[in-house]
Amino acid sequence: MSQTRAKRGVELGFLDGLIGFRLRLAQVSLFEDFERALRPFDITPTRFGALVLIEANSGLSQMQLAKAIRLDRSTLVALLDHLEGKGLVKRRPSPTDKRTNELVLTDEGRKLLTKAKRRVQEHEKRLFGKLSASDRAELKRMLEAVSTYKRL
Amino acid sequence: MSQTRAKRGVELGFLDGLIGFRLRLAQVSLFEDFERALRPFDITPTRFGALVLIEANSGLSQMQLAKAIRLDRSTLVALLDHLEGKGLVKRRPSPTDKRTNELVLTDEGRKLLTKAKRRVQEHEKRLFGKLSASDRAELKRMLEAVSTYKRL
DNA sequence: CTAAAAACGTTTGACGACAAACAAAAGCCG
DNA sequence: CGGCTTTTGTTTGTCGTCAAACGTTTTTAG
Repeated sequence: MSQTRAKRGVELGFLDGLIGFRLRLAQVSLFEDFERALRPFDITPTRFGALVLIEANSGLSQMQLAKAIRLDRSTLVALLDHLEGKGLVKRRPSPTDKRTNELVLTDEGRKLLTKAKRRVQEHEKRLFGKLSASDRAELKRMLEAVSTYKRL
Repeated sequence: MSQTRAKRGVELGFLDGLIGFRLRLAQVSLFEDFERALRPFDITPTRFGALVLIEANSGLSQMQLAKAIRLDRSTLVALLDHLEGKGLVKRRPSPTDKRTNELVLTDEGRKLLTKAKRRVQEHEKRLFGKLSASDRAELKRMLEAVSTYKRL
């Protein structure tokens, strides 16, 4: 019995019925593929999200960005330091509120993001291409429902 | 325009079409709720996964466990140190292969796991309860497809 | 049978994430 | 106004994770 484990594989037991477990496995695969696809750009999923959000909401504050990608604001500090260090993003002190920075993409940031988007598009196709268009829509809808569940 | 951002919310831009982004958000919510529900037991999703797998495959090795939950074997060392320190798991040197340990649950581990399972069941219901049974089956199926995608 | 290669568990180092504490600025309200 | 509270960005500490290097043991090849 025990010696056949290698052949038969490990039993999932209680985990087998849990969607949460499958969700985690899916995300591990997703991250793996994303990382490999975007390695030349030194872009992780989180960094990519930040860049896209800054592009789509030029001038937004760090808090607004943090909330939108569900990241702690303290985490964002190092992330922006990195992107700013690579010349992709700029922190511009807000003229109206001296506490906040306005985040904007540099020209170089925009240029890199354009290329990165193509890679991400391919990446999504690799991971979800097997699913039909309606399946993908369903999946997206359900994931949204999960992340907007009400606490009690 | 910019001053209405707080009201209208942040635009997702390119992120809006990405399933990967939704997947990440869903997992943030999932982890949040799981953590809150299992806090009294000091059990995280990963630890829970390890306990369940050891229960369902008593005597398996660290490598087998690491692969099954897709965790680096080095990560597992500290995790098992923790569980062993709390008296939930035991590392037993394999009699047939002196390189490996056989992982087994202690009586206390089994007892705690029984209680934890109930909490996790409730947690899953909270997160996925809104979805119909067939929706949940679909979701699970699709997530499996994603995590078993072939690297080209 | 023996030398080379691979597997296993561990240690160490790097990195990304959260949480708590802080100073500065803005908002609130008597 | 003028003081208290809240918000914002940052620093520091902790934790979970991966990757690389290492010693021990097993497996494989010649």
